[in-house]
Amino acid sequence: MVEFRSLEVFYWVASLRSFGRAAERLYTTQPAVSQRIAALEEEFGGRLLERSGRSTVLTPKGRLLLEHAERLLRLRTEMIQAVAAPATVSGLVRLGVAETVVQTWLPAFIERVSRAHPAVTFDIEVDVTPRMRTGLLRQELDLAFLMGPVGEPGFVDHALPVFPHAFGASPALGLPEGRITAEALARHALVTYPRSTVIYQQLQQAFRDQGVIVPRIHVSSSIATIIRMAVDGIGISVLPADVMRPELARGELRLIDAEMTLPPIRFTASHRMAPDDALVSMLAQIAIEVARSHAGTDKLG
Amino acid sequence: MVEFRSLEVFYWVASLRSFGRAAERLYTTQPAVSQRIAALEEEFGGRLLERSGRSTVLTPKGRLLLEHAERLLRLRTEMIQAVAAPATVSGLVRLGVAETVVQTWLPAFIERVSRAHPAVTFDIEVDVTPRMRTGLLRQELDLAFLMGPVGEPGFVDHALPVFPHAFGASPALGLPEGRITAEALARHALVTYPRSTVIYQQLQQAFRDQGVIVPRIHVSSSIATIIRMAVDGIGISVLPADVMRPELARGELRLIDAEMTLPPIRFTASHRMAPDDALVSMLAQIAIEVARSHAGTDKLG
DNA sequence: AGAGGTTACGGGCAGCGTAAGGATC
DNA sequence: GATCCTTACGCTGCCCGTAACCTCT
Repeated sequence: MVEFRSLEVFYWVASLRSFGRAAERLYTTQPAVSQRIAALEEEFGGRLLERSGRSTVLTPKGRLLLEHAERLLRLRTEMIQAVAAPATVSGLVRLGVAETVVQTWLPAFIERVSRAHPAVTFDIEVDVTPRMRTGLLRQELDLAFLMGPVGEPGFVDHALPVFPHAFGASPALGLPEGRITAEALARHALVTYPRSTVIYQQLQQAFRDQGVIVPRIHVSSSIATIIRMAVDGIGISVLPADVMRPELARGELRLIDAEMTLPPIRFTASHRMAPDDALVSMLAQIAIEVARSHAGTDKLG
Repeated sequence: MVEFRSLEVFYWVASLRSFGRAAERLYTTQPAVSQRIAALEEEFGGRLLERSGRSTVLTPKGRLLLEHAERLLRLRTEMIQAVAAPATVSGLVRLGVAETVVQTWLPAFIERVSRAHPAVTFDIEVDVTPRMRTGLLRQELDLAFLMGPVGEPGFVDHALPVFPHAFGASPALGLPEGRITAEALARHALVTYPRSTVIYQQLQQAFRDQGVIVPRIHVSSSIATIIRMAVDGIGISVLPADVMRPELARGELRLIDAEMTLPPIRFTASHRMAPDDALVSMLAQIAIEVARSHAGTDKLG
């Protein structure tokens, strides 16, 4: 009698233009998808999708149905969000996270979600932005906190509060108080994120812009390692101040008032636009709130 | 995962304030209804209905859900109407019909529905208006073509074209040509609908209003019998002209140009307001069209 | 005690997954 | 011949109906 499940299957087949990919997305098999579409076509008395060899494309009737299906799925999601007790919200979310986020507000995020929605579980991958982007596109990730928008049709990017960059140096380096010029900075090695990141690029560019020879730059995908290297005096860390908090507090690092500034790091919470998934957009919303309150209250003292 | 069926069950329990009556309405059993409501309450993590002895009443969460459920069910109905091929529309409709309708446009209605929606079947009861009204209220009828609006909350009344009354007399009565006064009319017996109908009442009233003694009035619930009596010269039939067509055409009856006029008969197509039932409101729409075109084209020649 | 809802339990069937079978490039 | 979808088929699990039980008035 036309159930939600069928509309959901139809929606994904229409969106992904493929029975097989829809099956993957829905964690089911191609025959199951075939069967549901066949049943829908029986129900509505006509073809909804034209399967001509390679491409699967909507018929006029299919386009008409898609409009209705999207609306119904969206309203069901709204209904669940409106009526369901938070504790009953459940699901496994495959989450991709940049390490900066891991080191800042991710614990607060996980904690808040676990408290509000105990039935939600996570499969967390810490990774670099390009790989997360691919993961989202391939539907191996449901949600990612990554740098910059994904900017693909069919995806939603929620801007998160920016992280300003800071330079952290061990007191052992003996840098003078007060504003430090680019030249003075460049006498030391720098330690920062991997070469594949925009931050690395921006850092190089900033020195070039100042007409200063670019210093040695060590990189690591592990923030803990970057910080450790800075503490050990191997170089000056270029990171959001937030992630250096404990070391700053303990006096193992101090912030440098550098002349040069770098653009802040912009993260987004990104996920596929899916009218049938209440959970992911809800989590994105929570992430925005958590990150915002982190940015607001968790300033350095 | 919250399916339409559950929302439908919930809607009817909420509307009828009873698990048992909802079960009846949905052609299922009370335990089945109980189970679905229990599952919904599990799903949404809280009570939706308060069962306190006699009365079943919505909780705040239940009221919230009801709004969403009604909207979703309505949109599903719209979707089915928009997308479904007419031939796939199916169902059994328990239809109550006034005899006047049987004698006029019901065949055209049935014919048109059968042609457009071959999978729809009817259970037709020809009956008088008060009994049909009760039938609708008791949910023993899904749709009725009866006199005057039902006028109950939760019901929809679609006005149908009016039937003007006419007086039909056998030529054997020897009534003069031209306008006939009430007195002249009252010299003959009249034959019309049963005493329980408003028509009978209006007929009596009309004579009283003219200050004329009320003639003998024969009544019958069978229009065929009324006509037969008029043809046989037993009296003058008081009926919509439409139902006397064949006899008028054959010259067995002729229309009297009577001085007195009677209010026309007003029919409505009435049914329960149900957001989950596309079929009945669709049929009501067809009835309006058929009746209208009957009134428009099927005039006497 | 009776009306109305819940709990218990057995059976039927829808819908899934596996596996084999077309069709189209 | 490779890629996609369909068809065939056995099986599981959901949901329904029957029946017994509980709980209010």
